[in-house]
Amino acid sequence: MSNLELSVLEPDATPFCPPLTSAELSEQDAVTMAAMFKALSDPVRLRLFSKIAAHEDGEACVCDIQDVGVSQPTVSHHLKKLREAGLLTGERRGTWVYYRVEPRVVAEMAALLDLNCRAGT
Amino acid sequence: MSNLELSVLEPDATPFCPPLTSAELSEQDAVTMAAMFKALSDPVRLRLFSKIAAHEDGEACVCDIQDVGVSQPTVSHHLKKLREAGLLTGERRGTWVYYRVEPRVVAEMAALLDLNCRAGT
DNA sequence: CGACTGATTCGACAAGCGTCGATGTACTGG
DNA sequence: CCAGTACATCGACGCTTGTCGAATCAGTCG
Repeated sequence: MSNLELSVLEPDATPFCPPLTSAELSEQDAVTMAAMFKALSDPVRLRLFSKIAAHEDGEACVCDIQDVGVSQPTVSHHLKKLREAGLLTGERRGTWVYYRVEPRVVAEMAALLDLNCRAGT
Repeated sequence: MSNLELSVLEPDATPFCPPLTSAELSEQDAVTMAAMFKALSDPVRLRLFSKIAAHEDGEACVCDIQDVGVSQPTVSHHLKKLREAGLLTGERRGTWVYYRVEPRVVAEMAALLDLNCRAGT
């Protein structure tokens, strides 16, 4: 699989409590974050993403999730988009390719949307 | 202002702990949620949204935030998109129009992305 | 090797989207 | 009533994106 995806974060960047209510995004951050949201901005992609996240063991092969009403090349196209946005990782095992969600990037998006930031208290 | 926006939620729908890791989205839910993500999928819109959320008192008039590198009509266009997605509300007060974020809808998106759902153990 | 299945890539096309300048609407103040 | 400011709408343009069928790549099993 491609090894030139969007490396949104350092491997072990600490999740930050994000700006939305505290400070406005920089132009660069806006570009980065917008790309992530864009990945989930299509119903078919969102369903694929959901199917993978909800699948047992947190992973699914393409054949498990390709029943979303579009052709198989289109499914592949959308999975590629999700991969490029950093939301999914794919791994080939024998005949099948298994996808799983990248929790760090998803957490990043969730954190940005956490309007009342402070979780405890 | 328009009173025919996307009514994404019942007025007092209880925020639910969402599917992503528990169950896959229905086709209809996917369409609804994708529309919200789409609203934030453009860097300019994300910056506008950020500027409003970060502004004092949680509201801002267009003149406060329109310095994002695009023309004034384009700013207006993006604000409309955000309104139609339910993420912003706009209110005219005299000469100016003030926008504020709609916390419920944003919380909905954040909840969907909360992979480990269970917040307090 | 050769046939078969799973998955990605390619090329093409229509629809959607972001952008602009020009124009229109809402409100204020002289 | 008229000039000026704030914001929205309109119409047009080019680029992006979702979709497909066809072709290609990867891996398995006779």
